[in-house]
Amino acid sequence: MIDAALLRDNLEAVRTAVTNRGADLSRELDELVRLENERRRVLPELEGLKRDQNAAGDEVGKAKREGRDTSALQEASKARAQQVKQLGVELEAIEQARAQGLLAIPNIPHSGVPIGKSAADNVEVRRVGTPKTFDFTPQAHWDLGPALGIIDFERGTKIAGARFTVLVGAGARLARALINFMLDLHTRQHGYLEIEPPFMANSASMTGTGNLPKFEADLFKISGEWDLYMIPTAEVPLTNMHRGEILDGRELPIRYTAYTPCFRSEAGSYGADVRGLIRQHQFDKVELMVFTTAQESHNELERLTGNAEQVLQKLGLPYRTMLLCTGDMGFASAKTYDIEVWLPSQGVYREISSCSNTEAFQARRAQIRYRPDGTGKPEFAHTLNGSGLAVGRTLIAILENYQQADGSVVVPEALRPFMGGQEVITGR
RNA sequence: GGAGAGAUGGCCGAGUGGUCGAUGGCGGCGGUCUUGAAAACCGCAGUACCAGAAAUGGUACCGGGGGUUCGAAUCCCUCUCUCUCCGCCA
Repeated sequence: MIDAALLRDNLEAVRTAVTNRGADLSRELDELVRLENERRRVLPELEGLKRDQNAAGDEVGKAKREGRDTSALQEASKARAQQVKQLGVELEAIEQARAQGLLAIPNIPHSGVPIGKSAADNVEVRRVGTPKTFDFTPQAHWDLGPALGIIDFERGTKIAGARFTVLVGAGARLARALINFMLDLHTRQHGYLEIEPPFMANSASMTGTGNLPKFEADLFKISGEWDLYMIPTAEVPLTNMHRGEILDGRELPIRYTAYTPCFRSEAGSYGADVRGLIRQHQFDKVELMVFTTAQESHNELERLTGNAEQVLQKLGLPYRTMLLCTGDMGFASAKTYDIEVWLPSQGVYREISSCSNTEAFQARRAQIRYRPDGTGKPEFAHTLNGSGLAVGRTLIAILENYQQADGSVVVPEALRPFMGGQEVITGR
């Protein structure tokens, strides 16, 4: 949620930001400004009435104690009580519309973010590792995996439906090894605290991160009398760890990491991008999450992105890091780096991590604050999140980058301790 | 799933219709005393919104929502959560 004061004091900045994102919300913004003015007309009037009402109530109390007759006083108050009630209803309607309107406005992009319309306008900030050249035609993971008997697409579909997959044998173990490898790296070397959160979250949590109300269609909702959704990312439970809390500024930054499965319905997506393990309804991810101060948050974004990149470096996978333009960023983000891993079968870099600084956007929605130095006025925290990394896509990248002419796959050295020393994955 | 008991400020815990935003204790901050510390004593301390340049003033908040009343932490309804016992289960 953006700061309502910004709407009042610098409407044009908000308009520009929204336009740069490629969204047309001018009507919504006009309506919000109107509601804001309405609110500030009605609120003082109502508060004045309540003040009189409180004074009158005290008067009655005093009169009663002195044994005087109070019926005249009470008659007058009765009429005003009606007025208060009516005006209260009016204000309630205004505030509700205002709150809803605010929730629909995306975050303001950071000044360092390039203005652009689509992924084509993203800026490459660095490229690490050299794509390996093969003396044979590298296969895609959707051919390699089934041939090795470690990915079973058909049975995933039988059990659950399209875009569900079964990992088998070394495939399942590889996923587990990757999870352990990533968690160990982030907890032991990068200073994150490991968390195992619920894999479902309620609507208050989903609203806090910005998944609700706007993106309900992307979520799996539990049916029946449950206010529960499957989490689309560990960002949801991790951010909501401190929802409604006032943190001690001296304890910042707080850094969490968690492995969770992620569930996304993504009703809208289709096409060549979704083949194989690339886009699934359920996938594993190790997430990185930071709570910090406004002063430090952009430094933390660089750090967090670097932590995610470390995974690829240690696995020896070539990648590039992209700074997303205004038109390609997520709703809640002020600045985002995407990390893209090299996939030789397609000859492209493919997103494997997204690292975002949402600044105070989520904190404002979720009421996450801190007192600098432990005392004084609470300020909104800044929250950051990033994948460190998406496990399924990392598994794909390993299969494709480490494949050999005979269809076997070499296990990256860093992963072997997590694979019981196994060096090569061969067919059964 | 069944029965019962609860939910009050950072924490503990009073308060059952009228100066209660809320007694008291602990913890926190500032001070007195002390060479320093402790103890003791004194004082200050919640959050949000509105008006204001500010000082300050106002309104709301005693788990959430609704109701009764001139007036609700206190009475009524409802929801959520916690605890105890039973049942069921990993």
